[in-house]
Amino acid sequence: MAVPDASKVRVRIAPSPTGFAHLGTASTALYNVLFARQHGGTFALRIDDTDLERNRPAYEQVIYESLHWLELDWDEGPDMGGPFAPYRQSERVDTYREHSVKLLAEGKAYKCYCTPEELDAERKQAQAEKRPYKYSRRCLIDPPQDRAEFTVRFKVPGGEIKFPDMIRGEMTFDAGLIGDFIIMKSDGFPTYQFASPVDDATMKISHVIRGEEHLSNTPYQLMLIDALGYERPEAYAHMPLILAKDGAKLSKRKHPEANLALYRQQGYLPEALINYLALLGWNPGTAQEIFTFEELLRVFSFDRVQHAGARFDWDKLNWINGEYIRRLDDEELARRLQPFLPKLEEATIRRATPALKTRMAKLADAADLLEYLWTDPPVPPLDEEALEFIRAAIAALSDAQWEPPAIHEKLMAVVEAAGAKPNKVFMPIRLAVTGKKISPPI
RNA sequence: GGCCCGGUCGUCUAGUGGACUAGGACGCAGCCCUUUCAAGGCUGAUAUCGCGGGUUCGAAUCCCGCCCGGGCUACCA
Repeated sequence: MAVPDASKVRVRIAPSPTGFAHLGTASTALYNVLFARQHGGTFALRIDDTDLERNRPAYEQVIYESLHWLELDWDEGPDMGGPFAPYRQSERVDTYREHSVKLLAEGKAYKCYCTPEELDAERKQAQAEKRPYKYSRRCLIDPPQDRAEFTVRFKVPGGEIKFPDMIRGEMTFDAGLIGDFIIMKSDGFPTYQFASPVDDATMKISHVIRGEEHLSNTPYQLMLIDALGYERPEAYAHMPLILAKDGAKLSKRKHPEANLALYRQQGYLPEALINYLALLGWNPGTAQEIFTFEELLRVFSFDRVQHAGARFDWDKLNWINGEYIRRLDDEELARRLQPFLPKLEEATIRRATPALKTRMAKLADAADLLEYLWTDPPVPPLDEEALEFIRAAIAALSDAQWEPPAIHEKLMAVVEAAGAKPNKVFMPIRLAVTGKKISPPI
């Protein structure tokens, strides 16, 4: 898709601080950053906090932390300001009010005094009669005189709404099917459907890159932008959704893997998560699967983005993470391992690192692998033969020099004397020493 | 219910009418290497391309119908 004026590229993400930072937010942020950097544009972070009930300021902080951890940094945002500040919707309420007053004055919107119960009844009736529901326009036609509390509804002009989507091509919606919808709630706050396009327009957003769940919201927002006399964004891009293993949309309640903080806690490398996210829903058309951010910048394009939702897969993520861990040099890996091994000294970690390297899918695995260094492993069930080997090993090592080559030599002598396969001898020893079948070399 | 977006191995995907006996990756199985495991190397199994009709000499690829999944249709975002 051509970008007419590259220098004017402005994109944004607009997460809501209503819970932990969501995996989907990272994914959307990644595609926005990629697009912005490819075109020398600007990436803004906007906080959509118009839902008074569910917002928590602490969650805003969590979003910042997760995004910074992934190095998905923004150029403008609530924490750093910018030419279109403020970037928190709760601080832009005056702007929305002015815009709704304008629409009201021009007869493009009207006050609605219906109660939620009345609206509910209308909707249920339509459903019972099996006809598509649209608001009846009762308050436009015959507004009640005895009520004070109201919402503001947009008078949907209808007609055909077309817009370009960089992933799906030219989209067309019939606005005749859309009923008059609420743009200002009775608490004086805007709905998402209103705040979002007003912000996009006033912040001069050129390309709206977001999740597919917003595809059918686009005509609503475009009608509003038109009605307000603003210029429309040049294009949209609706990314395929990230699905849970069961095929449902990733939800904060049901799917722990939606929680970005989890990946950091478990020791996924941010660059590996980015890599995995890039591959979920997009592919370069070549066999390459491991990409640095710079490489992504070079090869990413929206025309190779998948149209169908993609299921999240731990196995693949673990593999990619392992690839990244193995590519780290020992020094760097040891440094990153430290927070995961609080019980061990730096020098010990450094010594263990090479053996750990090929055995970890994520950094938190290191603690399991080395647990025997600070807690005694449970006594494994061993048969008489195995115990015999262990006794022999103890005897052999009693006068050994405590260095790997010497130890190895002594143990091999035991193997030899027993006339058994190395595995027969080493496995019991491993179990006795580490309590695990998988461990660094003895 | 209406509108919209989708549907290729278990999963992520390649594929845009003939080179497809449908390719790769993860996962899985086996072998090799190895003091175990892991890593690495090699080999292998797994897809009637959602279903049914067309069009065509030829269809995963084009057309129609259906089915299934998801999204929107909220004073959530």
